[in-house]
Amino acid sequence: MRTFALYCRSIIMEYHFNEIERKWQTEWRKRRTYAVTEQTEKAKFYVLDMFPYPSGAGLHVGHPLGYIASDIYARYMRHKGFNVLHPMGYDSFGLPAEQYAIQTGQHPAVTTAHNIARYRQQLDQIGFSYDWEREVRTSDPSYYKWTQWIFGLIYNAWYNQETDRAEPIDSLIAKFESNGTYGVHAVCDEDWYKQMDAARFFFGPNFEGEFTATDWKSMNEEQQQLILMHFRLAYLADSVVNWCPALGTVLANDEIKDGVSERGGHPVEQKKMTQWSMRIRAYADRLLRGLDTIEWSESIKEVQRNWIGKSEGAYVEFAVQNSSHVIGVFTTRPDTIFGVSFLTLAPEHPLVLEIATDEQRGNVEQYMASAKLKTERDRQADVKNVTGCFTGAFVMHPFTDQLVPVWIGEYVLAGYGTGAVMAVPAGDQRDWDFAQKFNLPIPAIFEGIDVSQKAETSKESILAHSDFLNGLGYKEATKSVIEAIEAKGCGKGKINYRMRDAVFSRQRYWGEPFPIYYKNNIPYYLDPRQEQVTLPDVDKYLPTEEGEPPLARAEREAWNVWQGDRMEFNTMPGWAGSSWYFLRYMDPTNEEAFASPEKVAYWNQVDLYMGGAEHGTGHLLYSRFWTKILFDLGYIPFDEPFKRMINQGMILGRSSHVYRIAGTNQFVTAEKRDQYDTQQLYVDISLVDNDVLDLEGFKKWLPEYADATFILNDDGKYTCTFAIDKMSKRWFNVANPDDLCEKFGADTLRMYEMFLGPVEQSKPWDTKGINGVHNFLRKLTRLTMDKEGQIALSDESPTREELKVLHTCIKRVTEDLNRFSWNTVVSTMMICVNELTDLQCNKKAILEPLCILLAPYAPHLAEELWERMGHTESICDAEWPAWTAEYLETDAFEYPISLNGKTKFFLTLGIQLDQEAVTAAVLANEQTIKMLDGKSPKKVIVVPKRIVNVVV
RNA sequence: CCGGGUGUGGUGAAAUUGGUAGACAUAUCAGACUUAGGAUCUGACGCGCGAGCAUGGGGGUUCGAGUCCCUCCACCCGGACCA
Repeated sequence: MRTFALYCRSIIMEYHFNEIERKWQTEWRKRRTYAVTEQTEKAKFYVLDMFPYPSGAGLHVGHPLGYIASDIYARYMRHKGFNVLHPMGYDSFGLPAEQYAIQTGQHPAVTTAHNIARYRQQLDQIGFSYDWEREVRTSDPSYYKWTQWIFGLIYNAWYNQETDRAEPIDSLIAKFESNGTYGVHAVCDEDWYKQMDAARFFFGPNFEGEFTATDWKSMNEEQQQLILMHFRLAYLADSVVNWCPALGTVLANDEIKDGVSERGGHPVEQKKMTQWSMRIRAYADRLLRGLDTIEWSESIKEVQRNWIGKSEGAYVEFAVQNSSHVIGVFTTRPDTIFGVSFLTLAPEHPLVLEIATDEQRGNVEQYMASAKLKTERDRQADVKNVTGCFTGAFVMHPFTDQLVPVWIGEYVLAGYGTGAVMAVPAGDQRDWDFAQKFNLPIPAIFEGIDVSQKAETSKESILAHSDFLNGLGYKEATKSVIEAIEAKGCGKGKINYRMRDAVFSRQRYWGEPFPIYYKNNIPYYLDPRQEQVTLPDVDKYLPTEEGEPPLARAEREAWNVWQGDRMEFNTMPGWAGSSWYFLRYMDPTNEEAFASPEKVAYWNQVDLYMGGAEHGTGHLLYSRFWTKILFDLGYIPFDEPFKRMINQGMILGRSSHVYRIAGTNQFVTAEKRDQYDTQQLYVDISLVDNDVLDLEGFKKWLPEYADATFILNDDGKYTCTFAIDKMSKRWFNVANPDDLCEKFGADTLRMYEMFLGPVEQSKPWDTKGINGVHNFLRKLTRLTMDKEGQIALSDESPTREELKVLHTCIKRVTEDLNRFSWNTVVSTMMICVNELTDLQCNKKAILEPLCILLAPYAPHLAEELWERMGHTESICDAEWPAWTAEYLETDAFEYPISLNGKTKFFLTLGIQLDQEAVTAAVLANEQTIKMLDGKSPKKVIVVPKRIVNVVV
């Protein structure tokens, strides 16, 4: 009987997290606790997570780390009285669903819907405060209708450098109609006029991109459209693209890592194709300057700065001897122009074959062919191996009129600057290496600097042998040489950007179809507000035999819209839908606009954006770009999307190894593995506790281990070794949130993920400490209950000591949350509960505010206790408690007394004592006298309520 | 090679402006209560017998440095022939 009673009691006293969590998740949904509306009288706060791609693998414990942190912050801001927008959705177009479709024939929409359902279930059990009524999916036609519409805006816009913003294309057309190109300062393809098909125009060979209003008006529509295409911010152009044959698509620069595709690691080659691009270069400088206005980590800002790659210098032209050609180069060191001893062109430079002499042509062609054979990756790996070839041609130095030989070399990249460099061996190490290898002169151009061993690359030196630049430093020389170059008409000062325009079309099925059709090969935009092009069904998700994108397989009847000769068969890249999704959350069901202007004005910028740092040059750059366009065109009142961003670290897996003796089914413990010839095998982490293997579980795990035998260590245990890897099924080290929610509850999981350490840090997942957090929640529960498990709170007024404990906690939790220190909040609350337990405090006046502090972290338990305390409203709307400074005060402070900065003993003194009184009290103390040992103190430093330091 | 970051007990980590280094957990050990415990409670736990020494190494500024400055080392992430 007694045993049974005890058993019952322990059950009652248990913290029934499963029951509580299920109850409140249902209740919240029923009450629409997290639905949010625009309330203009209330201050808003927008907390956003990077929405996930719903992969088939589901969530592992690493994914929710950022979601939990942002959820805590969102709940905290709600308690503080803000109207908080905290939405979630899915970036549901993408490659994996398509590849699965290719393999199985399953429509990607089906796979995607299935995966989303699984994600939703996993997210729900963690208890997030998302307003699911605002969910978006990028693959939903009602969403991508507006992605298409924004594409249309960009397509129908140009960049006016006079106003430094994008404008509707109509304003450019108006300029052409009234004054032709006169007074037009647009960002457009450089030398666009050279690309024009002369046969279609009446322009002569000397056409340099200028025409009159009369010219414009005499053009037919086709000709006008062809010209406008060079000015549009979304444009169709023949460009050299990164083509991935294995994936059958082009890739953007940020989708390539080490010369292979980021997804799948397939080789990538350069190929000339007609593709849609976005003129992001027009925004290079604004994207750079905007970084100074937002609170992002320095590292991610730096990544963007490098990607944009602004460099200032000059564009200089060199005339080719006995030829009408000129070679333009970009240099950041025009001041070293008198040190030019040769020019180097990239092997792909268009003039190479034009200028090569007959004697050299054979060599040049051979060199070009060998360079072409190398992949981008080989070329990068082979940096130290200097190669090159003389073209036989010479150019004239603009100042000395000396003849300078023209070489080609792999170290010059076709895609940067003009694809040609003026080589100054004295001032650039690569040029120096090249000169050294091919016995080219290395003229000395710096005062007192020997350049026979290496180049002088610092900008500190004074110029010599440089005509009018002699005696000048880098800065003055650069200024003066640019003036001279401009006066001579052979160049100009120039700012160059490394960033390329972004290729915007993909030869894939599972993406947004373009709102574009073609007539006579001229593209025309279809406004999706009138007629939306949706994805047609296809029989297969592969490119056609002719290499056309999968959409070309769709029968004409399969398209809901068909106009002109044909539709656009490319689809948009993954970053299209994710570049503006944060705006759609503001007004997700609007059918008239991407979002109403009032709602956009109210919710405004994202105040806190949480997500991984791996999108630095992709999503985060593109969404800034689109935001600026929407701002320029007057659709939104801000030009940076994410005011503050925090990048959560990656959670790595801790995988465990066992050692099998070669050729047997016997396993040896880690301590003794050196004595045998062993093979290391991965073992499922659920079978390992604290590096000790569960032998029975191991035998049952896989059939091949059923009759395994073991050599144990001296304690009779089998010890495993471990390694830190990415979480993957391969290593059996995936920890998923479902199991943990089942075993410990969502509240414990939430708190534990925060307790692990600073969110921004990457760390291995380890469940060692999870019991500590779980016990904390149980301990807190116990404070509120009597032995029968009933809520038992006292209405007595709290003691001063209890108030001090509570208010210290309020202060620290509030301050820590304000500085996004999620991890220290957990220990602060633990300290508070430990102290209240020692005080045996069960007073409502103390526990009620504590409950609110807990609510952002452990919303289910907090809600349950709140209800048991007699509240009928959700704790989510409870006002955040304020701390009272008076309660934090004590009348005495235990001063550490130190001698020359080393703590020796402690002395408790009243806090009302001033510095002199403290000094007197300390010097009079017998321990001080003993410490001084007869020496007289030089001075005594007193920092009130901190420390006393006696200096001798 | 360049840029960003990190370096503190067996482990995860605290220490907001320079002011008692190691809070809070976890692991381990010892003990209590139990038929039992992944429960609860008590205690020990950086190194050293000690005076002392300790925040990657060395130097500096300061009454006082994990924190600021210089320099070197290690690791992680990112970029890399960008003219």
